[in-house]
Amino acid sequence: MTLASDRHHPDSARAEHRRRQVLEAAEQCFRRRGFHGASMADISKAAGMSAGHIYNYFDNKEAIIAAFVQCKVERVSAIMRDLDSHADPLQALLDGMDEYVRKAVEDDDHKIPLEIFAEAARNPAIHAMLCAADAHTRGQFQDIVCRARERRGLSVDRAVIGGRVAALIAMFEGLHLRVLQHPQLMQRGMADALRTAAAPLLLND
Amino acid sequence: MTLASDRHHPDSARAEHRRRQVLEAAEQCFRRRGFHGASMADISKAAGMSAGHIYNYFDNKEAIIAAFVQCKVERVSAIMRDLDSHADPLQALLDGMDEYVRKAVEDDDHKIPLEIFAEAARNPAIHAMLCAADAHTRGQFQDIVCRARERRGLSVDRAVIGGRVAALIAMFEGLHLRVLQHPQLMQRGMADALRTAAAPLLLND
Amino acid sequence: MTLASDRHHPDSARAEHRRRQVLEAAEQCFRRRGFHGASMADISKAAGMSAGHIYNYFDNKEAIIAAFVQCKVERVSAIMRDLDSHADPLQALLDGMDEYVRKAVEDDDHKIPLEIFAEAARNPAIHAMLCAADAHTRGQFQDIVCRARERRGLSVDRAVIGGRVAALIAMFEGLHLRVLQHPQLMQRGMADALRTAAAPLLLND
Amino acid sequence: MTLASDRHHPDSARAEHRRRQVLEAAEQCFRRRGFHGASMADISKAAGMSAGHIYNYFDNKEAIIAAFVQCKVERVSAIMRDLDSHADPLQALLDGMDEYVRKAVEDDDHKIPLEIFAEAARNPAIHAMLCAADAHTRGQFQDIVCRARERRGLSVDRAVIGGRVAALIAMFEGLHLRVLQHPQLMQRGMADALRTAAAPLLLND
DNA sequence: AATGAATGAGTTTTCATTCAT
DNA sequence: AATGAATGAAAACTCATTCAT
Repeated sequence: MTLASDRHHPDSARAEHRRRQVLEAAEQCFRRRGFHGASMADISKAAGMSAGHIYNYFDNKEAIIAAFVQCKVERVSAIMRDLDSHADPLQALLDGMDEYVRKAVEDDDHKIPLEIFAEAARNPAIHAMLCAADAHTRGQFQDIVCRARERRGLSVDRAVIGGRVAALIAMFEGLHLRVLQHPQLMQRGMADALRTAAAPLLLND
Repeated sequence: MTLASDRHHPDSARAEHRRRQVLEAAEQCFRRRGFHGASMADISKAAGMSAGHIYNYFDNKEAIIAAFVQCKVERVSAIMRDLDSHADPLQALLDGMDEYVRKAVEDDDHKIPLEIFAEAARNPAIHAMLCAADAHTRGQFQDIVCRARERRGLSVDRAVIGGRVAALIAMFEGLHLRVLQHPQLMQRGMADALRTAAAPLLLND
Repeated sequence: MTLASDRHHPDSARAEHRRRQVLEAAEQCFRRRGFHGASMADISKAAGMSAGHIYNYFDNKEAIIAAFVQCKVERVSAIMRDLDSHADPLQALLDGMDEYVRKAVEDDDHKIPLEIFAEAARNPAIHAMLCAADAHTRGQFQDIVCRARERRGLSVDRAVIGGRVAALIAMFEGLHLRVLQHPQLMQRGMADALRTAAAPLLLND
Repeated sequence: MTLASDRHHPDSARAEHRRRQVLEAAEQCFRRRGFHGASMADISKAAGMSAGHIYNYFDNKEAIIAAFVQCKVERVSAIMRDLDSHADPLQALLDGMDEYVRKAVEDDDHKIPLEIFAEAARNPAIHAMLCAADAHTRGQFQDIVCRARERRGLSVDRAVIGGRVAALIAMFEGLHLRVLQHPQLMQRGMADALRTAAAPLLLND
């Protein structure tokens, strides 16, 4: 809501639907051409709506990018909530490694995060969003890990666990870069290795 | 006439210097605005030469980006050669973790890799360069690890080591993304965690 | 709303009018400066619309040139249809010589064909258009001449008539070059001479 | 000489040789790309001399074009002198028709005249040169025809003969346009037709 | 005599954005 | 709510011309 242009449209359901339409169209274009390569004309065509009309829902192209990024970063929290729902999150994480790698490899979506990271590197607004989302996700992750370790009688020094969580996230996010640069990457070997690296981070005392 | 001796290096000496000038100017601009945000006018101003003149050294902007990326990816190989020069590369890697994290955090350069990755996601020429460089680096890294493990009497199954090397690189490259999103990242905790994760990848049988 | 009835011709009516506007503006500029000397800025100024907007109607400058040339070559067919409407086309042609010369001399348009010919010499797309139009016109002309000769009981060997038609066209087209280089050209003497040359081509057996 | 830049170079033989070098290089480039399409860089490369140096021999590109055109138009006079050397120029002209057509068809040079005509249509300096040359050539031609007709006892009214000469030139020059637009033009049929048209112009009373 | 580095004005083209309807 | 015509500022790139050497 705070990101919405409410110039002419209050939060009617119709307006919200239109905004989603634009963001979905934008996603296609961004995937194909990147944030800078996608033109408003491209997006409007994909959204089935005139270019001018988009400006009734978003102040400008930057606002579309911001809303799009916001949308994307919010999804990561869902992964954390899902992880939290397991009886033994640490084991679930290790067991889910194959599945995680498979998804990363098959997914064409790995380009979108790269685009977002690059944009964040020069656009302060996007950078702030990313940092806030990251802080939140990291907090969730750390809480999950701490609670699970407590249940196992392991130490829960916040500084130590904070570092380990950061390393785990680096590994997971780095996987996007691997898929990009290493197309023949073997899923099985990679998943095994990630488990080998993750296990001590989660389970060592 | 005073330059008579240099007259015989018409392409190599002065031109090469000019090309470097352009690439250094480009680096500043790319860091500030990204590949697409940086205009030829920006670059020419930073390079202290007219925009038109740059075209005497590079066919087009794309060629500047390509030369720039090439330059950057070549540096990674140097790191591998450095690593190879140690008596015990595995230990050196683990010991050097603090230094590596410190550099990554202090360096403003982490933006450049992000830009390169995003570009590679859309630009096939850049993608090819990145993949080639990655294959080479990975090969070097794997060779170093295998030889060091042999000396220690550890197993050297190529598939296993290949996966572990990939995981290590993911972790290292993921660090760029951490620094971006997690500005208060604590170097000490991160370095410890990376060591914790890397050690079994390098030393487990 | 007031234009509700026109709403249904979004491409055809207004757009077609705009295209014509551009082509007419282009004609002025082309006459003054030639295809290459006329800039898009010139054309846009003459057309009373921004340069950028022209690209909503034409893909690029080349497309403007192509459309312009197409427009010009189509007019020649009209001359043939007119000739065909006469009871005795051969006599009409000979009688019309004075009028033809007068038009060529008075017209400022003789520059346009020259520009087109020069362009066709380098631009394969334009060359193809010109050749196609020429083949068509020649065919029309030859048919007219053959039918008229048959009615007069003259021979109609296609090879012979084909050559004569080509020679007639050379003479007519060459007149553009005469007007250019020979400003004091006397219409009367020229028309008489053309008749003297054309008569045997049309009427000899 | 009047067209030469004598900024630094008097009429030394060396300078004249350099000028010719440039003009020959220019011819290649003009044939390939036209006057506007040929860049000074192209010409300098073809001439085997630096771009800057050309400016020691010609004031600017326009001067090169002017000198080049001058060179070309002067050659036409040579054809007239050749024609004049025949015992019976009128017959020689009719007999030479096949050869003339063959040359026009085979020659790649027909593009150069088109370029010159188009240039003359918008460049007053070139236009003046062309007109002057044309007046001269026409005068020569007319004199030749008149003398030959006198020898045959035919009338020599200047107005009549002037028109006929103009028509003949139109036909000959129009042939360049035919070759351009009518690639399958049959040499034999065309030559016969040209003779049929030319004969009465030369020989009728 | 000769080079080629260097410039700056000019070219075509793209695109976010606005606005009358 | 919706269109798409229209703009103007910028982009990448070219090229004739100059000038120090």
